[in-house]
Amino acid sequence: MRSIKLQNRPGTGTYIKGQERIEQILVAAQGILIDKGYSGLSMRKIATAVGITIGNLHYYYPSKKDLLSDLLDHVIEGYLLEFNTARAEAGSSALDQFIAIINFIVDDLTTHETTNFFPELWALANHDEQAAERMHELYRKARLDINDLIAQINPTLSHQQREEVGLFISASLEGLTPFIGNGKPWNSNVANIKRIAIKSFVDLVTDIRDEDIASSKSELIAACD
Amino acid sequence: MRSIKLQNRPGTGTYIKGQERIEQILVAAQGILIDKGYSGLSMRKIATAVGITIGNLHYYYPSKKDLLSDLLDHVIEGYLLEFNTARAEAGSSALDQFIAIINFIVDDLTTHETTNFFPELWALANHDEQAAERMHELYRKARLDINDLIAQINPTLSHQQREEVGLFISASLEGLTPFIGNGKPWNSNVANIKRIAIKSFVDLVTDIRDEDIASSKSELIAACD
DNA sequence: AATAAAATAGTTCAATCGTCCTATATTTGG
DNA sequence: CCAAATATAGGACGATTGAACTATTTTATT
Repeated sequence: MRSIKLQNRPGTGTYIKGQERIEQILVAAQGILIDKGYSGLSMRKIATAVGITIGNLHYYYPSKKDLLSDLLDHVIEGYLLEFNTARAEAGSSALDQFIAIINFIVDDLTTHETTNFFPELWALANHDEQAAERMHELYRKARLDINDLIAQINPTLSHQQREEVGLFISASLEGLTPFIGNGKPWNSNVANIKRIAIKSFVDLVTDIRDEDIASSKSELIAACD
Repeated sequence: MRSIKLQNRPGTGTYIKGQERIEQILVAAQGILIDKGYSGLSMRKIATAVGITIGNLHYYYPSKKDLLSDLLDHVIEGYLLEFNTARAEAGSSALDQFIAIINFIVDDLTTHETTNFFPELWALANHDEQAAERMHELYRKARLDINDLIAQINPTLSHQQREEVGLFISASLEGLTPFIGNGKPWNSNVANIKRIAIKSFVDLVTDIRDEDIASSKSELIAACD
């Protein structure tokens, strides 16, 4: 059972009933956000989904902004928990763990929840500074493991280069969501595309050298702009 | 000047004034969608931005759904036009053209408009079937060039494998948007990440063989799940 | 059991939403 | 230039929104 860290109105959620109600509210809100999008997420719909009145919902979350803040924390915390579990269950060698993480991410983004939640988060991050911070904090934490494994697989990379490679891999995987995600046109090709991703990223991390990114060659490639 | 293909109320847009007005409406709607997101896009805001009344806006677009449909067509058509222009200006060899396309896409997604529009489109596609169709139609057309170049660079790939590699590359590039896009934390690293992308994708297309994706090896990798 | 805190219900408010209708002004083609 | 088509303005409709307020019920603690 996950502990709930609250940012809502002080005093609420102290009774057991209140804690459960907050959990219900956040779960319901997540469901509506996933199914209807942020434009379809209203306080009334959340209250109705939970089976409480608007007055009661407003007692826990005085404003929609407060609710969204807690909702993002709630969902993101869940993903980080999942991610750490998957990391613990990975193989022994760094390469095996690296492949295991790719497998986990791809499998996860084909889930109905992930396929629908993250595009909402990306869009939200463009118009809500708080959402943007939460999103980038999530990905920063998720990249920690990836960057660590990259360092083990290829120790020649500098800190910055490793971070940039890690970001590229993480972002590339996320980009698959609108295409191979749940209900998407390429969902049936997910097994093949996963193999392509693994081969591509393993080769990248294994083979890449400083010269591939460093400024020495950069002028050559920059000429292509 | 781009010709406007209308799906709005029949009879409207026949006068010059009407055509210009429709263009104004779509431009204004795109701007609001980019700045405020779909939840902040309303008929009144569009009318106000254009400087007309709601009644007049409703004369051109009887429903918000109609307007969104035309808006998506308008924006997507613009991107396809840009894409074809960039393709025409590319180098001679298949590899040069391939790199040029990657350069173009990365440069484009760091634009304020693209960084903000596409996440909205991805989210919209999860809740609006029509938006989903338009989105996938856009990407399908955008992948035509990529797939063609992949076939030239690596003729050993089967049709399906080529399509899957093309999708992987295209989706991976799109995934960079929320991270290296306009105003994003990694926007200053876009030059380095572009080099990583080019090296990664060039190596992938050049080196990948049937055995890397085919079912023979699939059982081995599938064991990692 | 009493009491203070927490939880819930129910209502109201102003603002905004998409949509619709009618009257007037403008533009274009014959 | 005139008539028909098109464009525009302005208002009104019901529905929904986030938010606020008060009264009542439930819970936990002493």
